[in-house]
Amino acid sequence: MPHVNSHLVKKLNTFVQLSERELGCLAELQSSSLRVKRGMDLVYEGQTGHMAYILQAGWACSFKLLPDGGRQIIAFPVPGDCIGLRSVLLRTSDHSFSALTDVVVSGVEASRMISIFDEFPRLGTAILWAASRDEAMIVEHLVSIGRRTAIERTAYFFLELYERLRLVGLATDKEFDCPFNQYVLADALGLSAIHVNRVLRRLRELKLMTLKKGKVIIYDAAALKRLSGFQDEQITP
Amino acid sequence: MPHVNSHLVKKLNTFVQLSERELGCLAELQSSSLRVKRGMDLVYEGQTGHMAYILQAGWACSFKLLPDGGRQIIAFPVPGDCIGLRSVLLRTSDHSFSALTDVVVSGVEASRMISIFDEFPRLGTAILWAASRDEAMIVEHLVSIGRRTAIERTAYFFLELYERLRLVGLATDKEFDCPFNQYVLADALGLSAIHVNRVLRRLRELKLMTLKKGKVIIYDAAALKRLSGFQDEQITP
DNA sequence: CGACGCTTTGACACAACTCAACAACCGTGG
DNA sequence: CCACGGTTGTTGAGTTGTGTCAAAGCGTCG
Repeated sequence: MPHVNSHLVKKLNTFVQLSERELGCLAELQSSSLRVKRGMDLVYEGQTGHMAYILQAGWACSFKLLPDGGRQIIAFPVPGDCIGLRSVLLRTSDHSFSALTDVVVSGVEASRMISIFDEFPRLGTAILWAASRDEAMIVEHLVSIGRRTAIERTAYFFLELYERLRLVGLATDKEFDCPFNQYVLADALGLSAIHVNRVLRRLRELKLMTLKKGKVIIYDAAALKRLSGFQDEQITP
Repeated sequence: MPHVNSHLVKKLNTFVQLSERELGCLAELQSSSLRVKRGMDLVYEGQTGHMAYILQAGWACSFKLLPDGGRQIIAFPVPGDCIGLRSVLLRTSDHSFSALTDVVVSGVEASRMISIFDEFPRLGTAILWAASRDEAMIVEHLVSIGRRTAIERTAYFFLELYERLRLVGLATDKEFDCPFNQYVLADALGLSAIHVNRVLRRLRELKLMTLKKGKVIIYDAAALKRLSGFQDEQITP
């Protein structure tokens, strides 16, 4: 992959115009590449190895496990997103990351990550901006689970994913790949897998969207937005 | 208030030993003080005034409103916590802050906030560390709402508050102030106010804890932890 | 072909919500 | 001082959304 055009560069460039030197730094950060097989954990809760990763390709999720064996998925990073940034400062990871498909990541030493804030303050700010966006998405997820019904929350979830993927050019007009099974969706949406199935059937019957064989097709984005209370946000860089 | 001993200083000092100059900077940040009446909004969603606040005294909450009038409370900052830090970078606030009691805050210009990362990198890192902790709490809140029952989640909520307040010296052995009514708790826990009432009754009947007249009394912390799956975290600075 | 992972469906149980009413507790003003 | 309205807390009855259990259908892959 030509890393000067990586997803990460594309993302950060929307925040500040990056200089040659800053681009060089990003290229260096992404110089290593590590393959992770589907189902493997990149980071596990409580781990203290001081490493962050940049997702280059594939699908992953961050989650926490409960004592009773339950799982809550926090977020699904897309290519260009940072994984485990928070644990760089907390020193011990507070949640786990797992690869949902085969995945390619670039590892970044925690110390290197911190030194960037000294060496390339503008780049550091851009990274913080991206982290702030990620946090805002987690907050929105919290709102969904706390105050939206199963169908609203599901519709909202897919709309958000749709927007995110379009921004990095991974969704066409009405369609995108989404290799999540209903158990994964359930753990993300705070529902049971069986109820996810019922909700998806409902959305299909209403002719709003379908999820089939790892592909989402949006039939009626406007109606989905009405249903879920989704509003296009003004992303002001 | 002697700001060299502010809650903020106490908190950040647990992460790095602060120098004289850094303490001076924190004192400067907290030099202004603004009173906000109970029920007033400090920040509202969509606002673009580039200001962050440091909570000095009183209780507040951050929340998002839904189109249907519902509300989801994200977090309850305690004295020493930053308010609206994220909106400094996103430029437009993605959620609102409201004062639950009369409140005292110190305002910090966004530009000043950003300049700290240049001038006092260690202090900047400490602030990021605190922000990471806040984010970890939001994640835990998400897990609670997504995967814990009403009573587990309520127990967890009060245990976490208990720990946080003890860290800044605002809780005695078994007791602490908590001026939340059941509507506020409901919006935080993703429940209806009536159900909160029933859950609190249950916790009272089980002789685990009570909430009465703005005061929480913990009768059996161990049993609460067992019930909610709460585990004392190793906060490794 | 069988085994496995995933989806789909139905019947039933239960957690949490809604509505409605009432009780307790304020602070305020007559 | 008491009467008052407003806010908050409490309780019951009935409804609904979502979870649980069980079983069958489908594809894919070895």
